[in-house]
Amino acid sequence: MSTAKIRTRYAPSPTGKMHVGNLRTALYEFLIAKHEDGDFILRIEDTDQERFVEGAVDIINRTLEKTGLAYDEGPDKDKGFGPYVQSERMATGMYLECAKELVAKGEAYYCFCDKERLESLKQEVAGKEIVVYDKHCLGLSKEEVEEKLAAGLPYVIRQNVPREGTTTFKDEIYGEITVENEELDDMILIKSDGYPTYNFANVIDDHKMEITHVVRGNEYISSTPKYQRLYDAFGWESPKYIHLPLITDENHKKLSKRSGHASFEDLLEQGFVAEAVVNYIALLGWSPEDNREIFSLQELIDVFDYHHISKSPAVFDMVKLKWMNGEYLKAMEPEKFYEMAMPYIKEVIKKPLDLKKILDMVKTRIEVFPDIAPMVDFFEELPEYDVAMYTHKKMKTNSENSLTVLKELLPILEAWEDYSVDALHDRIFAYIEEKGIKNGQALWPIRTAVSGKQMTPAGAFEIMEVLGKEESLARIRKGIVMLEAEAS
RNA sequence: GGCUCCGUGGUCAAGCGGUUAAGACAUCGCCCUUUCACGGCGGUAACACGGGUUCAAUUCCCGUCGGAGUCACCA
Repeated sequence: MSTAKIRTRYAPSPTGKMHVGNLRTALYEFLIAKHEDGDFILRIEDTDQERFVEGAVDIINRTLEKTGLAYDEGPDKDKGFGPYVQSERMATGMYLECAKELVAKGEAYYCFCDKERLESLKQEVAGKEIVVYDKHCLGLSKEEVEEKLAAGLPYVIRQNVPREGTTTFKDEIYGEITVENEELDDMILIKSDGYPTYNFANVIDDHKMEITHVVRGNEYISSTPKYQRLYDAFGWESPKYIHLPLITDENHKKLSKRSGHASFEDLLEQGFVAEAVVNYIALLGWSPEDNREIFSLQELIDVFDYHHISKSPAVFDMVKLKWMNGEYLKAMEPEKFYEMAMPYIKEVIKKPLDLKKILDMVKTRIEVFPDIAPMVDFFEELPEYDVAMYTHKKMKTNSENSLTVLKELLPILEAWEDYSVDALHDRIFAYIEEKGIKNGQALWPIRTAVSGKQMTPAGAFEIMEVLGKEESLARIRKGIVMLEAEAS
């Protein structure tokens, strides 16, 4: 038993985007399996035809691929446990067969109640509508059931939970959880359209696919006793349950697609890199033994121990994600960075400037790619700026001495041909020394004139090198004009 | 509302009966720097509350309060 290979599964329903909560579940399932050299399986739970969204399966596949969560078995990788899509499994009649087995055992029963009757069972508690089925059809005799079935009446099959006693299951994180059977509703196993509900298919498939560790969000904890009863009814050994603490928004509410919380692909669009997102969510609900925070996927596999998963919910913090993304950007190979950042810089810079040089300036200063544009737009065109920017207390500059410096430097720079950083540095520092002024008194006005910005991703020389002689001089002249206008 | 779970700084999160209660993000300050950033250094900031148990509770038990999840022919 202890030597049995771990098998986990990611079982999403293709109903739209994949938010970070779903992704984190997939990640942990992957890590739990891979840490012990087990198998990670993808199973598509498309039993709800109404909510099925075209293209959602593609999103799942793309996301798994971009994050590196490669599955060992899945719809296109049958290792003998297929099919891996529930609608295809349903076609084999297996779910109905299993349900009938339970009916025969008295653990389930046919129910013919219509919508109206169910509606009448509704009650409102604390502003919420809740329905508890009253076992009405459990009282039907075998003959009555046969009769209705023969008449072709629509039916569902419900689980039969006794009103007495308790049900207990053990979760690897939360420990033993016991509930009164009275609290358990007779949930529907087979829907009137013949499809199994998630609740049923899930148990059947996990068993048939020999899943050893069922990993899922903590919102399933309250229905797990019902699943446990199903395993018991079939006489199957239940898997280990690992319920994961919820990931919440800043208001401590569960993340959901419906309220439009960021999906993985949304985050990529916002300029995050996949590795950073994976790294960040790995740390939401789990922590390593040491204080390390930056992990590659392989490193996570190596150190991930699910016993360190925490019980309390975690707030998804965009600010920290951004910080982490920045760390990934700083550490990124230059070539890869150029490739990924290029589209963002091209949005604001159309002139034939040395974009790579500009990207180098920006690489260690941004957290997400969209930070680039506002930082470098001045290269494209000198922005309108206030002369007051020439006045800087700490640099000991004001419009008067700035004007002097710029006017003195202009002819020097006009005569200067080499606009490389080093050459510019040497020439201008020679001027500074000659005049006996502070570095900042010359450099501040130049940087201001040449960028028109309070803050820039690099110093005056770097900016001038990229801009080139002509444009640099034009900007300095413009500065002189502005300062002269100010003086008069 | 019933049931279930959770409760260490603003956030993530160590801790698992005896600690000056780590670390990270954020925030604040200082240093460095031609600005900003980066980097370095430092500061502010937490065991929800009340009872037990114990020589000793953040740690164990109970209760209170607070928060969340769930109560579909959705997953």
